[in-house]
Order: sequence, then structure tokens, then C-alpha cells
Amino acid sequence: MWLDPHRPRPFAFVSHGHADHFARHQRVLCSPGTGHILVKRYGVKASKIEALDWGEQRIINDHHITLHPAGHITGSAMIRIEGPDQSILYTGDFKTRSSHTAEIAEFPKSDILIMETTFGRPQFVFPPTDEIEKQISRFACETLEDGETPVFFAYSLGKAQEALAILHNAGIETVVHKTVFEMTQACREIKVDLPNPVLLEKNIPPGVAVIAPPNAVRARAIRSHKKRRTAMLSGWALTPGSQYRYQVDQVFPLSDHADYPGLLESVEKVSPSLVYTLHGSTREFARDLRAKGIEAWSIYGDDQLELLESASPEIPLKSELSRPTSDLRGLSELLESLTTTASRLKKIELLSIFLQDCNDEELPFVTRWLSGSGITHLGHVMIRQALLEVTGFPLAKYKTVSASQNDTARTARLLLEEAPLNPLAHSFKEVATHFDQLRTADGSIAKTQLFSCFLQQCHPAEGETMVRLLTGGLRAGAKEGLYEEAVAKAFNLSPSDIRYAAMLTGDLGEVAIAAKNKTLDQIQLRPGKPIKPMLASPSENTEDIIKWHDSKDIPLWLEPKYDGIRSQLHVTPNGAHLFSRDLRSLDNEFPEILEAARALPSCLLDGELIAYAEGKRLTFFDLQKRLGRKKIQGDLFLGAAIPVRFIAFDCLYAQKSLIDSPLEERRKALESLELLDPFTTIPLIRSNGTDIKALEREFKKAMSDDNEGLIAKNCLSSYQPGRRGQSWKKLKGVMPTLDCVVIAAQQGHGKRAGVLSDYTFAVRDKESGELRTLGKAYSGLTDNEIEDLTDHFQKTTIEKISRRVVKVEPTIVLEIAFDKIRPSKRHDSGLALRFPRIKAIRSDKSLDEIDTLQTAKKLV
DNA sequence: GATGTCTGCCC
DNA sequence: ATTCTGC
DNA sequence: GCAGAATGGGCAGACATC
Repeated sequence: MWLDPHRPRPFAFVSHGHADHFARHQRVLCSPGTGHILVKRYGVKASKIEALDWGEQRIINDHHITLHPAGHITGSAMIRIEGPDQSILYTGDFKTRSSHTAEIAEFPKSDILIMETTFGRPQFVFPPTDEIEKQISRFACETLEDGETPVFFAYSLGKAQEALAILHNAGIETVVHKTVFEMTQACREIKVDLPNPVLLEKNIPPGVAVIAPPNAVRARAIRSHKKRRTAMLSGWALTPGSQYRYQVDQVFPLSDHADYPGLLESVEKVSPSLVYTLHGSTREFARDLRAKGIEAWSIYGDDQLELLESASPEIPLKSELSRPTSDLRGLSELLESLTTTASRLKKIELLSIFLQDCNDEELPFVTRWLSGSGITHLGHVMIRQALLEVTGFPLAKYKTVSASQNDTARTARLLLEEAPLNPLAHSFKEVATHFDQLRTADGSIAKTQLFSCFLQQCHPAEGETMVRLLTGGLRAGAKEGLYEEAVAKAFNLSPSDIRYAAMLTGDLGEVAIAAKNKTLDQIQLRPGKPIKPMLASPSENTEDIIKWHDSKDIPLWLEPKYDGIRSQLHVTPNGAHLFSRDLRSLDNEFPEILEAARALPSCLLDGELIAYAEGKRLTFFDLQKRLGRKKIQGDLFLGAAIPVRFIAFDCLYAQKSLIDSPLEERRKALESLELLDPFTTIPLIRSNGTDIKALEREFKKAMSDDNEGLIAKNCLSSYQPGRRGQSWKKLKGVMPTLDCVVIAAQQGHGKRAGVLSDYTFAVRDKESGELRTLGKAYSGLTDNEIEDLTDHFQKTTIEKISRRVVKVEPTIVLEIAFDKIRPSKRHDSGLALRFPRIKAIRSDKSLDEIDTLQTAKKLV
């Protein structure tokens, strides 16, 4: 017998009539109420249903079976199975509070408790039910008094009937959406005390409230009704920002699940010796129970419980420290442990054991994945599409789950837990092949399809892991340095050696396998293999540079900062290669540079690609036209229209590796190459590092030569790949600013999903008197400022422009700094800013003190 | 075929 | 690109 | 000091829609 399986089974217990707990089984055991709902809702033949009354006993394979009310919705049941040695209680979904339509839950004592923990975190404490009900009726009354229509979104079976009862008791007339109508009738047929429902017709009559399922948000009858105020009834109302995520005017925490205290209370009543948790915050709740001395574990992935097949029920037992195996499943478990372990040393320990377990073929893959390379990323749209394809769920369902989770990977896990899957074991090699297929697949449709096929063969936990890997959001609390330490520990080498090798290759996978084979000393820098470029950190002004350099004796070298594309040129006897800042290959985009590079000896140059024609440097925007091209075409053939040059400023290899050599020496090597067009060497100013006047002069000159600024380098410093180190400094010009007014605000993503974090700003067109938009920005504000502004904009909202954007009264003046301003079709001012950011909230300025479009145009 | 929208990648 | 935040 | 998150404009490409 199966408990709430998602796939059709010969014989299954169905706890209640929600779709995610039901499939078309050959025989169903359930309560009489649920049986009736299954018949009405899914057209199940009555002959397939074996209804068991509350407390009535049935014997299956020597086990005594009884059903008990779960209080979740009408007819929802827990099942208690008593065997010769022990008893098990499976709760299905449940709630502890009383309600209008569900029976009062009972919690019979049992040895093993399998419970749902949808709201298994301490922050989930619902207010008293009568208080929520009062709020709901008040919302409805006030809306009606204002001549508008209150619209409640609630699941069509369960909460919709609760809402109907609440509104009925408050004397409010209500019409309901078709599915709500049908489910209400079904409940009335089994003697649930509910008013006769009135079906929602094409148009909403005045003076009534509406109840509709959440997926009817876009139903025509509701959308076309302009005078509406919407409310969502959901336990997730307690999560911050839920109002924005549901895109409704109000949320009320009316839930048909138990809240955190309810969950604890029910465990107490059952007084089990062992608890397994399902759904929602399973791990967190299990951990909390263990802290109270009750053995409790999250059931991982397999939430389709098969019982009574053999004499003793087999339930997968999980131990946090169990040694992971080397496949995707093992990786999932590893990530899980990493995420929940705070201790650095423990993480290194877990990782090193895991790495030791991998064979030679797998080791490089896994190490690469963990350290965040070797995987092409998929956008959230593609991932969403793949999930919808696998699960067959409607978009609305995805959105609901996604809104509650705020995390694509976690959303994937929850959706997959409800989907019909065909889990297979996946070796790392298969996973690597899949990543490869995704990388080479042409177009998002092909990628989506590939991925959905793969997901179909994953356990939900593995699906989550795949999404974490593919979105780059591993969030395992481990950074590159920690992975390096783990590799060192796994193969008994010093972390500094590992770190150095990793710096050389930029590929921890290669380092790991070399460490395992004790061939670390063979890892050397060589042309053809990209390494992470050394970066400069910003400085405020010339003084900062002098202070940073802090030496009379070491020369301070200055180079102009060109506005081009940072790239690495690798010349080998077999051909040349160009790499971007993120080590992406630029070979296809600049074939003529590679061709010309054949004349050079083997070397590795760091530099900047710039557009250059007729003896003049062109802008970044000209250069950008040559990026991302798949075909060389027409005018752009061989860069005829937009020729480029490679301006070298460093030489990392010439006959031997130079990255540990001082800049002086590298520069010598660079100059000895005697580069010819299209290659040149960047002009260099050898300054003495103490003369601030001279520095000032050079900076002004660099700016007047149309450069972005200066790069300052210590001439004795080595080349430090990646972001580590502080040996280069950049100094950019003072940004111009404009005072603009915010006219629209937009809801953010991720951790900013609950705030209006992004502001569209405008200047005044003196000719027409209108406000004209110039751009958007959030950067520059602290989280607190964003919160305050969110508050303000909520109060000054004029109208909703779209799901995520609201138009606001023009009250907030921002001082916006930017790099450049140029003509653009993006905004209605006809201008746009490059690198806009908020320099200050000018609460001292009013709307009529903002800058004008005419002023802005002068800065172009 | 023109237009609009999304994504990835450069800054 | 930039900025802020948490470690 | 550093990594990570969340965000800007603009381009080319890939699709969807009309």
C-alpha cells in the first residue's frame, strides 16, 4: 500500500482531495468525505474507493488500520497503521485549529510519526483564527463601502469554502468562481454546513465579494473588472514581501496547515519515539525536534511511501554524516551537509572525504562544479520552462511555489516532489555529458527540452542540485579558498601549493587530479590555457593612490585606462587564442587578430581590445558591435568597418612564465616583442610615487586624451590573477551628476523581492513642462534606505503600471551620478546614462528644483 | 517580414 | 560596470 | 579584503507574435 503517491498505484491511501495528493490508482483507501470529493472532482468511479469511517478498523496483512480526522480540509484523514511491534501515524496535511469546514483533528499515540512540516519554522505563528476572520470581513466591508469589489484568492477546495463561510457569517453576499462553486456543492452534499453558492457570471454584480482560485488571477471576468481590491488567503502571508509576490493588495494568513506551535503540539500528543518530516521546512523542523530530544529526520526526496509490501515497513533512514557516494545523489547529499554545516573545518572534512571517494575521471568534473566553473548557466526562464514541462503544472502553480520559496532551486525541489518522475542513478560522467549537451545545444528551446528530460530522471533532491549548479547559486557557504583547502586535505598536500597551482590554471579540477596523482609540479602556466586576469581596485582620488603606494624608492607606474574589452592573447605554435575577462573565448569574434598573431613568438599577453580606425580610437559602443557575433557578415567582414587593435600592457609568458616576476621585468619582455599593428604596447608613465602634482597632471592628461582614467601599478609587483591582491589601482574621473525625480518604482528579485528596489527617474523638459525618463537605478542605496523608500512609495503610489512596477507621485529627488550620457531609444527623454547610480537622496530638494532635459542634453 | 521580449555578455 | 553587505 | 548579491545600458541572437 502507498501513502499519497503521485503516480498511479494498485492500492493507495489518499489523505485528502487536493491534486498533489492524488493520482489515478486502481484502488483507493480514504475517508468517506474524501471519497465523495474524489468522485466529484476527478470523476473517480465509486467502485474503486474503499471508504473507512473515522475510528473504524480494517486489517491488511496483519496490520490494523484506522483513519483519524486531520483537520486540513473536509474529509482529510491521517492513517494509523498498527503492526505486531510498532505503530505508525501518517498525517497527510493537517491543522490543529478548528475551522468551518474541516473536522477537528485527532492525534492518536503512535511509535513512528510521519508528518508534514509545511510551516516548520519558528517564524510561522499564525494569529488567532477569529482575528484573521475579522480582518477578512473588515477588508470585504470596507472595500464594498468604497464601491469596489473585494476579490479573494483561495484554493478552490478547502480555503475557498472557509472564506465563503466567513463572509456569509459577516452578512456579505458572495459569488464564486466555477471550480469553487463545484467544490462547495460537493462539500454540501456531504453535510458540510455551507451557504448555497452563487456562481460568478461574466460580469461581477455590484455589492458582492468574489472568491476565486489563485490561478484565476488572470481570468477575464476578474481582470476586466477595474474596481477591484484583491486579497490572497495563504499561510505564506507571513513571509516578508508576500503581497508583492502574489501581486495582490492584501494578504491574510488564513491557512489550512498547522503553524509551528501547532506542529510541535501535535508531536507532543502523538508522543512518538521517531519522527519523519515531509514537505516544506523538513530539515529545519527535524533539527528542532532533535534539539528537544526527539529523534527526527527529514525524508529525503522519496516522499512516495510504500508500506506493508513486506512484513516490516522499510523507511529510508538518513544520517547527516553518512558517507556520500560518488554520483549525483551523493553530490546532493554533500551539498545538503555543506549548507547545514557552519563549521569551516567540518566543511573541509566533508569535502575532502567526498573528493577522495571520486575516481580519476570524476574528480576534475566535480571539483570544477563545486568551485563554480565548467558549467554553462541556464537562465531562470529556461529552468522554469523545463520544470513546467516535467511536472505538467500550470504557470500559476510555479509562481505560487516560487513566491513562497524565493529560490529557483528550492522551487524546483518542491515542484519535482509532486511530479511523476523516473529517477535513475546518474554518474558524474553522465552529468558532465549532460552539461556538455546543454552548452552546445542551439537555442533556448533545445536547452529547455534537454534539461526537462534530464530532470524527469532525477530525484527531487537531485533536481534541486542540478538547478543549483546550473544557476551558479550553489550557496553552500564555501568559497574558492575553502575548496582549495579541501583538495589539499584530501590528497595530503599544503594548501599554499594548491592555491598556487589553482592560480596558474584557474581550473581547480585540473589541480585536484594533479594533486591526487602527485603531479602538481607539472602544472605550469602556458600559452593556450587562460588564467584569470589581474584586476585593479578603485580609488577615490590621487591622494589615495599616493597613500596606497607608500614608497619613495619604488617607482609608481601609470597607464591610461582604455575603454575597450579586456582580453588575454595566447600565442602558441599551433595558433592563437583570445579570451575575455571571464575567460570566454573571443576567437570567433576577432579572427583577424588571431591571424595577425601568428607572426608573434609563443607568448601570453594581457591587454585591452579597442576599436581603432583612421588613426583614431573609436568608442566602446563601436567595438561592442563586434561582440557576440556568430557569423562574420557583410560590412563587418574581417573587421573592415570596425577595425580593432590589441593594446598589450602585460606579458605573462615569453619563453618562460613571468607571473612571479616583477612588473619591471614583464614590461621588458613585452617591449622586446616589438609589436606591430594591430598590436601595440600601452604608453607607460614611470612616476616616482610621491609627487602628487605630477600624478594629478598625468591624470588630467589621460582624461583629456579620452581615456577612462589611469591605472596605477607598483613596478615590483608580481601578477596576481583573479581578485586577490591589491597591486593595481584604478582612478576614474569625477562623475557628472543630475538631480532627477523618481516617477516609478519596481519590485526587486531574490532577497529584494519584498521591496520596491529599483527606481525610474526623470528630468523636466522645459519646452513641454513634462517629466521625461532618463534611466533606472538602485545602486548606491543601503538596504535601509531602500526599505524607507519602499514605504514612502507604497504611500504615494498612483497606479500599477504592470505586475512589478508602480507609478508614484514625483516626490523623491535623487542625485544620480553617471559615466556618460548619450542618445538612446530606451527612455522617452531620448537619452540614457551609462553606469547610473544613486549618489544621494536629496530630501532637501523639491520637484521644481530638479535638472532639465536641456541641461542633460548639454552633457552628451 | 517586422516587431517585441528575453538572454548572455561586454562595459 | 557599480554598490552594499556579511564574513 | 573579499566574495556574493543585486542592479544599470547596449549589443547580437533566438524566439514568439502578429
